[in-house]
Amino acid sequence: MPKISKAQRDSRREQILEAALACFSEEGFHQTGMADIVGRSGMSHGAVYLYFRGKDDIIEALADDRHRSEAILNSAAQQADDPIARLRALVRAYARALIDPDGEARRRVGVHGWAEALRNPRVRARVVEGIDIPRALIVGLVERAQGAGRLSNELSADAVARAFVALFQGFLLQVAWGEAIDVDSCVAVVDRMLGGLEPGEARAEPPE
Amino acid sequence: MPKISKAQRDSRREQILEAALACFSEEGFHQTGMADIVGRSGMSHGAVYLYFRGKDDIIEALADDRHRSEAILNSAAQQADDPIARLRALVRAYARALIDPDGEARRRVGVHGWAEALRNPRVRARVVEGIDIPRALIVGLVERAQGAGRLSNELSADAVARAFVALFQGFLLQVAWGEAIDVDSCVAVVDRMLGGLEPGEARAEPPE
Amino acid sequence: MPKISKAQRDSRREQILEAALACFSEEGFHQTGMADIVGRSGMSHGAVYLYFRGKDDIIEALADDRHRSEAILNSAAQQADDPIARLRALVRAYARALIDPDGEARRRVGVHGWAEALRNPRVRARVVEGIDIPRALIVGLVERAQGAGRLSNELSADAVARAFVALFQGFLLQVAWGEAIDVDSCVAVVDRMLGGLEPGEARAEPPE
Amino acid sequence: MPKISKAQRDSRREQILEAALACFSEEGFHQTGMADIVGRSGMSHGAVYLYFRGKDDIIEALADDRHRSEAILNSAAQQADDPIARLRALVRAYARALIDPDGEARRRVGVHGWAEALRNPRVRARVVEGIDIPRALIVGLVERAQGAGRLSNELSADAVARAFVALFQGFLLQVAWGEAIDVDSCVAVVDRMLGGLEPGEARAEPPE
DNA sequence: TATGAATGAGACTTCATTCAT
DNA sequence: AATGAATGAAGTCTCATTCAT
Repeated sequence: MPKISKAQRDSRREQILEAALACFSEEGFHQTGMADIVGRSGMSHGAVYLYFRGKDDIIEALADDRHRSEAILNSAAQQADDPIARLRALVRAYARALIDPDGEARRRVGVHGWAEALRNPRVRARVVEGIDIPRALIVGLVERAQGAGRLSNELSADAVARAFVALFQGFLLQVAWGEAIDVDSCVAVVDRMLGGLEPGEARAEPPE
Repeated sequence: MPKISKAQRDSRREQILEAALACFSEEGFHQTGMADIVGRSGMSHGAVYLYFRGKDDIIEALADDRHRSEAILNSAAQQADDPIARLRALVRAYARALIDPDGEARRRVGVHGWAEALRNPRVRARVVEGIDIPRALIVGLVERAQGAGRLSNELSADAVARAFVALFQGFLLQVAWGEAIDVDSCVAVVDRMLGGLEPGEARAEPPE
Repeated sequence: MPKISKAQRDSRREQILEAALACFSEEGFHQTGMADIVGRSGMSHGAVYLYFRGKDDIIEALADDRHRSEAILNSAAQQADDPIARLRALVRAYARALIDPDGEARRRVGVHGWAEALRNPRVRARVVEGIDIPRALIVGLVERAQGAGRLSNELSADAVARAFVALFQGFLLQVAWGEAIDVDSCVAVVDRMLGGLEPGEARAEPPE
Repeated sequence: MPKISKAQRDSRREQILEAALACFSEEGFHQTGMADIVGRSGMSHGAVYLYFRGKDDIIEALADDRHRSEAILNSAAQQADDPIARLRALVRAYARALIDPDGEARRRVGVHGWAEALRNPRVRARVVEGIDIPRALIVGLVERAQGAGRLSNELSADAVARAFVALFQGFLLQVAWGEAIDVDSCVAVVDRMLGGLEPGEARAEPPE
């Protein structure tokens, strides 16, 4: 029954999503009107509703960042089997994504998505899914590293993964705000932090 | 000439802000209506406008989180002059704030504020100010620690501070989402990460 | 029972009316808020309601321009019994009032009153009363002049009076708008026009 | 691309303007609510905003009375080249317009427009333009008549034009108020007044 | 499929008036 | 007599969505 091919349909959807991404990036989800998206997409009001159920549907589609997560993760995939090296590669992949000028709109929309995830369960599901991918990966790497005696067994693999995710999130936020960040210096810091997780006496004692 | 005292006035303002905090926490700034705030505050529609210029004014007032920043920082103040110990104390203070059940609404509104800061310059100024306070403090501590040979001189103090801020932000985000986080484990991880910043050979070499 | 003297009371009323006149002159009746009047009068909201029933009451008080009408008429009063001379004096009196800088606010409020008279019967009654005074006077003068053979008997005294009133009103409107009017030249024209009403062959035949 | 033709669009606009004219005529600009206009136009609330930017836009559209001015002027156009005859024809055309029952709402809105012109520059521009058309025409006729020795050279053409405009305005005001005016008698008076402007000794001396 | 005019609930804000003090 | 904080109805305008064409 479809009168246009799936390829055409996908192309139209993409056209709308691109327009929406630009709008949401500038004004957020709720300050962007459908009229803005319609105008920027070059389509008509009615047409948009042929490809999306409504505004919320578009928001959800853009909140789903698994593609980006996977792209970053893939760019960090390497033959090396060493879990620590994989972690370092992951840090570098995220750092590269952070400074990619083409990703600015996505980064900004990502932050809007974090807020939206607080109130919209469907958005939340998608956002969390996008984050669970790297987190699960990191948990696996950490556990392997611990098994190999390369990371302290005293640490919770989940907490380590969350700490790295937190670093990625916090840096992304700061970059999204346009703050002047020297990403290379930050990578160096994170590298050192990772080094601190290796087995052995903690060099400085935490306050009892 | 005022018919009510400053204390009464402040109390009314606080009453409105509390209502707004609860509403914004649940629905975000732009999905919360003035009617919601009015209803929850128990005041009349017009009365709110005696205390705030409009909805934006309320948003800005709540985006200004310097009080909270300062409260956390104060709770970490201690006689000890040791910069590393101060940093560890700071981490613990933020961790405590993170699990304070009374702070949930503020944390959630904080995340909404991050998104709003992307498009609203006035909100942005307030949000950034609230973050610059701890960041500047950390930069100072790091520089002192570096001067005392307690932290590697090869690291950028700004990058270290940003990394800690990123950790705080990322953990706050995850906690705001209600994720199951064992904060103590995370503190242990951060402690180790901090240890990794101490002088000496980085234990593991970063990939070429 | 009044706790303040009538003089004090009148002085307060006048204070309010002056403030209202200035406000109404600038923004019209309906774009002026009570807050504007209260602010300009230096009194409190509540106080204004001790002296006036409400905003409409103030509007009505200011729409009543009999005082001004009478002042102008008095300034044109003269012993001379000649009705034509009295008419000419009247024209001059209005012309003087037109260029009085102190009368600007009243002139502007007068125009607002014309519009308000279209919908507010109480305002209308007051505005019309203020105009009926000079009109009745002119009708009387015209009738006396006609009786004395000084003005054409073929003309309706009422129509002549209305024509003069129309001239005053139209010139007032143009002056209120701040148009560049040479009032002396206009007086000269009106003088000539008055001359045209004298008995005798109409110099030019109207188209049949 | 427009889904409705220009004619349809104009018809909708006209529909709104007609409703607004009726409302404004009864209650003035600022006492008429958009709901009144919407209700009377038979359209929906939102639809009105497809045709006008807002209430002010509607007010401005109705304040622009050049059409009416031109219609009156055209109805006074005649082959006769005689400037005095043209002036008399103009007077009659305005008189006819004054008693046209279909023009009542426009006359009333016209008076509201005079008041609004005092505070709203855009309205003012439109109102003044509508008046400048006949005034410029009259100035031209007067100058031609003076050149032909048909009107006294001692008179300012501008003042004469302003006097006639004032007469039209004042009579319009009185008619708008619903006063009992015998327009024919008034035309007779204005004819005589015009006669008084002809060259020759002013019949009566103005007071020294 | 595609269009864009139309809908109408609901958004934020103002303001004349009141009344406890 | 005087104050000014409080009220809440009413104001103008927006916007996600629909549906006749």
